[in-house]
Amino acid sequence: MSFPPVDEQLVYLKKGLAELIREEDLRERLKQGKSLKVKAGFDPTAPDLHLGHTVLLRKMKHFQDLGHTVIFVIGDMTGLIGDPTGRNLTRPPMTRNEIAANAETYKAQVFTILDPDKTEVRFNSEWLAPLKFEDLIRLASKVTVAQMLEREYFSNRYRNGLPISIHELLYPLAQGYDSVALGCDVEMGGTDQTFNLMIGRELQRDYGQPPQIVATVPILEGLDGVEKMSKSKGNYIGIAEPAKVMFRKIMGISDDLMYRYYELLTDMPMQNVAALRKAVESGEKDPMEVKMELGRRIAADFHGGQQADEAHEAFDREIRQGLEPADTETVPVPEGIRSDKGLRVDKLIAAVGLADSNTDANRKLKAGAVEIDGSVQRDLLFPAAGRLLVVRVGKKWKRIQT
RNA sequence: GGACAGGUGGGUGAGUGGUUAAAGCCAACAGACUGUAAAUCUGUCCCUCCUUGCGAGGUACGAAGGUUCGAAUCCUUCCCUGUCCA
Repeated sequence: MSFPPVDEQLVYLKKGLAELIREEDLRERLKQGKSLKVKAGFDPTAPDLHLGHTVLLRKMKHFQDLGHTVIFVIGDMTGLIGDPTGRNLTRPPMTRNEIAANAETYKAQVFTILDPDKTEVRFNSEWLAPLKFEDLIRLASKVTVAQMLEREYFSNRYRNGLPISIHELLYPLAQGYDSVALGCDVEMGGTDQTFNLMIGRELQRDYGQPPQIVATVPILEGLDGVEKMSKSKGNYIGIAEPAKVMFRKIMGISDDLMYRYYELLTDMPMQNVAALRKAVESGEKDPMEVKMELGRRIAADFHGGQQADEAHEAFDREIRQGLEPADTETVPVPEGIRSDKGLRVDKLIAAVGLADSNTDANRKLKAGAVEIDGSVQRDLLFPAAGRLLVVRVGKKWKRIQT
């Protein structure tokens, strides 16, 4: 297999990287003209990949484009620990069944971006599970407590009197050992992973291997524009979500954030992104149009152009014009809602999923958030009409067959 | 093992016997505004029931008991966390 010239490869790979440790090492490694082993690890904690992961996956894809091999490590063993990154609290350990189920979902989703032929999927239990206690002691002897406490998340927690369990300290070691076991040339991750990735370098040196190159990508801000995108914070767009949902979520981000998304989630060159921003600021372009284009691009990445266009149309219709979605679900009236006086609206919307509970439904009714057939419903009772009712509560719609 | 501090609603964090279903802030939800948003403003933000009312009842402040007319607030035991000592 032949590779493009080293300098060309470097330029391509460096685009959009947050940090590269060290560039010279990578150059050397590329000069050898072999297919590099590029690893990234994923915790099997979230059943869905989201756009935050795709920043990294895109970059891994770039290595593949150049002919290198990507090793996608599913941390089924480290998943038992839970990466302490970004957490103030110890994460509850997952069960093996949960991990297995999540890992399958990962495998199914990751190939929407990565090239399956150039990807190895490995589970780190493969080499971590056989380790004996003796091996663990040896491994743990390589790193000192002071080194561990250099890590911001540990030191913060330590300083603030928050608990740190011993097994959490094992996480970086285990991840680093993955690199040893696989003999990685490059390990990738988000910038928040830098510490863990550096431990891999240390360990490889200790085990007589050339230390891996560490390449980090920026952390993607979530939909709120402040915190990092994460499943647990709910500020994410999952790559398995319908085009329509993706589009709508993109439209919900702030104008400011959309340039960042253009930068990290599309292939648009940076100077074009900058030009776009300028055009909006000068009033030349409509920010909404620019944002819709972003939504269309992202939806198209995962669902194709046609679905992206449909998502665009649905947005126009449902949000801009406030019309009923084309795919509103039709449900029959549930039990116990009907009386001779009519339908109990509060119980109805709760039973049908438009409100969290009867109490919540009651509040929404009083707040004037309930609309039936286009007019605000404030009365508790609605005359049973023996026909189809179109009910809206906030942004949720249901058709109810009475 | 000992001493001390602490465990409050999705998150933070007040509250140390009585208008406390529990302040404030954040998130969330609804409404207004708007170019999608953001921002801003208003309201809501445990559950059930109905006669939908500034309604009635039931749960709730780590767990279980106890004291009291009355406890998140006091006592006991237990569980958990941190700090220091050993």
